[in-house]
Amino acid sequence: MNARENRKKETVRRIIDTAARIFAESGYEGARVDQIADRAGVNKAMIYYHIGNKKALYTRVLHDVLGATAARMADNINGAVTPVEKIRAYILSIGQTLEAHPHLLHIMMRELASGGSHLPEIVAGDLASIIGQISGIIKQGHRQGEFKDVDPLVLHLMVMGGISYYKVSHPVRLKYSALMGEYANRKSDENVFDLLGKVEKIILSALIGP
Amino acid sequence: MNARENRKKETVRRIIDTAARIFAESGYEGARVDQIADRAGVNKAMIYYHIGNKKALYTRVLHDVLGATAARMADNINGAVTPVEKIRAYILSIGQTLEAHPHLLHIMMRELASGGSHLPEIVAGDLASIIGQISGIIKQGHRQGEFKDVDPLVLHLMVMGGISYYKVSHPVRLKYSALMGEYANRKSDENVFDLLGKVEKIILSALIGP
Amino acid sequence: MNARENRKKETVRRIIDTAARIFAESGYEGARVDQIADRAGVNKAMIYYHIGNKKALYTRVLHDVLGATAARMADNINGAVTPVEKIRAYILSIGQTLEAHPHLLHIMMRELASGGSHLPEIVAGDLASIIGQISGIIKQGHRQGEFKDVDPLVLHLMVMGGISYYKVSHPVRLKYSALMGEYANRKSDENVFDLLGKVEKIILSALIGP
Amino acid sequence: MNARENRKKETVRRIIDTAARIFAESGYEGARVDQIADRAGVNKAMIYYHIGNKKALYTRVLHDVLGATAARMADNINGAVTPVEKIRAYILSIGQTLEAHPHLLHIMMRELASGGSHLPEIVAGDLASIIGQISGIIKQGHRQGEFKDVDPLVLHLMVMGGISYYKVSHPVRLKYSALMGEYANRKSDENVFDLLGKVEKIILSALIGP
DNA sequence: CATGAATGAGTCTTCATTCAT
DNA sequence: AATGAATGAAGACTCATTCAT
Repeated sequence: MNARENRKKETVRRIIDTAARIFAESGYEGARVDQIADRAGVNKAMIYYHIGNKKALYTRVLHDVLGATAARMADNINGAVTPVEKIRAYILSIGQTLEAHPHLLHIMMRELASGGSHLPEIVAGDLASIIGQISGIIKQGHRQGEFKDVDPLVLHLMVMGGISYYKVSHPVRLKYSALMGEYANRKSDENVFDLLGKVEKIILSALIGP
Repeated sequence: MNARENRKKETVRRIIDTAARIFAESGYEGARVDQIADRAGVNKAMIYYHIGNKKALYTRVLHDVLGATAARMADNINGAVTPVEKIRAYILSIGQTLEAHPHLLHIMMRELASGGSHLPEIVAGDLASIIGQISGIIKQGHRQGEFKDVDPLVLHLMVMGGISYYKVSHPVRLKYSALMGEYANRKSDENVFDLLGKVEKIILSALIGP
Repeated sequence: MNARENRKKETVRRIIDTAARIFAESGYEGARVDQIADRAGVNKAMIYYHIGNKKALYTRVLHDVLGATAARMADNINGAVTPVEKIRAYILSIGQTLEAHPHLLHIMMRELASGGSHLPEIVAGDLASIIGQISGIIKQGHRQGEFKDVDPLVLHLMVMGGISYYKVSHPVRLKYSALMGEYANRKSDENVFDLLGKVEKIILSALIGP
Repeated sequence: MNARENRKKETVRRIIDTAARIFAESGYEGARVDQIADRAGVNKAMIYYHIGNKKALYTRVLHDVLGATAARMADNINGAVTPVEKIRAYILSIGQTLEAHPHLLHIMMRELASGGSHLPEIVAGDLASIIGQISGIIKQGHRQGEFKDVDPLVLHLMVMGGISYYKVSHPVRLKYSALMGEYANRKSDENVFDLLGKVEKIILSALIGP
């Protein structure tokens, strides 16, 4: 019946997942289509048959996750009532994505570092939607007298950049643990939500203070 | 004699500078030796003659640019007295460094994204020293009853990550300005100290609040 | 039963016809099995099931299209009486054949260009018979004092080559009509018999002149 | 000094010559860049270094010859005085090209057969220039009362098509010499100018007759 | 020191063909 | 008979690196 459909979905899933890992490890230019096919255990031509080409594969990897993130974030935020709850929902949504898709961070960092040279437009749209949402929360909170007037883009990029740098710096800190002392390995490195709690605290302090 | 040596130094300098720019733009894998030679205005074989190979060129670029960076940071921070002034000095020195070495950000971001595989140990030491200093500032402020108890590593990485993401996202935001709306191009993109002011405000609010 | 056989025949017919068109357009190497299947509206595997492989498909196309061609030519020519009438019949029958099998020209031209490597012997026999006939006409006309002594092979190949080049050059002339000026598109391109009239005039002038 | 230049010219010459032969044998699609490089005895990358890509190589092969032909034809024709002499110069120019570049014919035949799908515009310009020249001769001859009113395009294509088919059919006629009888192998097959003489005779008869 | 030609090992992509259902 | 997924062997093109002058 749909044994064929299942086989197809399974193949595509394996391709996308493997691609995410390899794009994260090596970047767009460094990733080899051959290697993705090998590690995914599929014939290289299948990537072209099912997805199209390397660029389309990259787009698919990013958009699958970021599109879903933007949508889920909208849901979470709409489910919350007060501005503070909405901020928590925003940070939670980011946390959920990072937990489920640990490779995304690396890919996005490289993407930013190269000036978005491989960033597909549809993914830029996903990012814009996320920025729009945090901006909406802050503006509303400000109108209601609960939040200070904080630049939403700076705040969002501090959240994303902070989390990214924290997670991504972990192997570096471990490698040089002699130099890093108490900062080499910590609870927040294992448990994302511990990290998110700290970020949330900083953010809310910055938004709410006198 | 000296003229010849000067010519050599000049050639090497042009190679390194151009390589820094191109590695920042395109990453290690994306950079083309041909392109570096062309833009540096030297024959490609000269790169191999003077430096060795692509990897050696990359190492050289990193080392040159990161070696000069760390020292300056400690100086500025130690010149301040109160905890709040020290926080300001800390943020200011980050800004100065980024102003002086605009390509550092991109290269460091990629390095982190790839797990710091190429990062020399000296530079790891510089990073540890910076973290130690911000940590000292916060702990002192906390003891003096001026600061809340905030995780210094998280805070530092939010500052670095936020600034990095902000600066580095600028071309992406510009490229997709239709999607980004009011966030495409802003005052803080031209003037680093405007950005630093916003970051400082967020950080101090988070540290000082009730 | 018969319905199933009909369906099969219909499928095979569609494959052959489409293949003829595409081989004519693109040549053997340029033709894509995928494209043939798509345009024929059949599944690609059906081509392999019914026919075998790409080479067998090509052979089948050639054989089908050339088998029917030769016979008709002899008939028409033998129905005429005087040498001049026979020349006219000869040229007319070439025209009729080209009208009926528009793809023949392209396939034959390529075959000739590649040294006739795929040309089946039967077809070579057909070609020889045609040359024999035009030769007979000219020799007879010469004996009767009506025609000059002209090399029949050269004349025949000028007729065939002229008509082929003319018809086949039409799309090229159209494509570059800016360069071709008045020669891009003309009456003889739409109406084969207009072209045949001009050829006939040239041929008869050459045969009859003083 | 210009040992390097010589080496370069020699390499390029070998590439172009080999490419001409292989494009003639196998057509544009059938030709393999690897094979061209191998048979030319150069590294494959040299083709891309010196010429650009497969298409540029094809263009170069055709335009080198046809551009020179159009130019030489103009010279030859200008050197002749009467219309009849100009026709002879036109046919002679074609003969010279075919003698010097025996592969051109096959390439052009395939090109026409595929509707000019790979024909570079600059080469179409060369062809247009040739047609313009024969057209000029006939029109002038007609004005001077020496020539009949013959369609120049038909005439030119009969000349080119006739010569092409004649030369190109030679291997086919040889292969089936049993069927072809006296037409299998003849003096005009060895000596182009014998063939040209016959063509010229037919053409002039057609132009001059009553 | 400097140059431009040369090299060989990839890299992405395509395509004829086969397999499982 | 029919379909869509799968395969492996090329094919065009690139790029870090080296050589000859």
